[in-house]
Amino acid sequence: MNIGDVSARTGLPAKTIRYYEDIDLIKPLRDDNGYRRFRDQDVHKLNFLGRARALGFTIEDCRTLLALYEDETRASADVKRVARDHLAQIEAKIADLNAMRDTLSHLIDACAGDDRPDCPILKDLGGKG
Amino acid sequence: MNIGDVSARTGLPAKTIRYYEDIDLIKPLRDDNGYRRFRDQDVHKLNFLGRARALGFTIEDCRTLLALYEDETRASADVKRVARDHLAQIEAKIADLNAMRDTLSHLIDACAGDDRPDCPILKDLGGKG
DNA sequence: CTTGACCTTCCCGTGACTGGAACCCCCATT
DNA sequence: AATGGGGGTTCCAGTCACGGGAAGGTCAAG
Repeated sequence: MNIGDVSARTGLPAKTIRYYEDIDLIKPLRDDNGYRRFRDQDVHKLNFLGRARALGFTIEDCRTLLALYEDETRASADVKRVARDHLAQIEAKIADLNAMRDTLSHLIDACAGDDRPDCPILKDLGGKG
Repeated sequence: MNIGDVSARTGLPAKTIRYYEDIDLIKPLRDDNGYRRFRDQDVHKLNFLGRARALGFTIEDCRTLLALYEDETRASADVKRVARDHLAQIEAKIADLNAMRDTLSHLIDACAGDDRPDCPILKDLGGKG
């Protein structure tokens, strides 16, 4: 399979697939003409990576998870730790964003949004002054 | 005031302040020795920027907001539109993160987290296979 | 006169790609 | 044989909002 087929199958852009090879996440073979030749295992890994990335894992997490995936003697505790750490990051980010949303939506509610210059949003950003 | 004092007052790293000058958000004066000299208005702008950035506005949004802030004839509708667009982005991001969190926490709950290799997290990432 | 805390500019690195240029390969049609 | 089009390849630059660190100028204190 060439990169275009793999891209269609995995939903990953060809650019991304090349990038993943570049950083040694996958190691497709090469045809004589220099084209990458992907085996089923490569496609499988790419699907794995796509799902992990969709869950927000960093590339380095993905590398770790992929190694665990391929290691038949892994301990599920190691996987769980990676996932829990990541979950904590996500929850922290959600908390930050919720705080922003609350502040912002209050300000927006307070703003008339008409053609007059008076604006509580700018007032707040300017330091109530 | 030199950059160190301004940094202490605004809570912004000196690097950030220099960067903001670089991209023309602020225009401090210069002393004969080449040191930046900050006026009260510069500090005020930096505080504005710090608060806007803390609410997650992009630098370009900040540029827009600052221009509106300085324009006495602005319409509050323009400010409100910027804020509402940004709020929408935040809410989209929150929705994404919530979905990730839900999926992840289910997987984590299902994972024994012991020394055995069997792991629903990897099973899911690998495509249930 | 030296120390040490400031300040300056400049360049590289971050994460995870994306866009684009310049070029090669292969098949089909004119 | 030439051409066209749709693959593929590499490499370089850009994204966003800075942060790290080098190399060097400036200034007040001891």
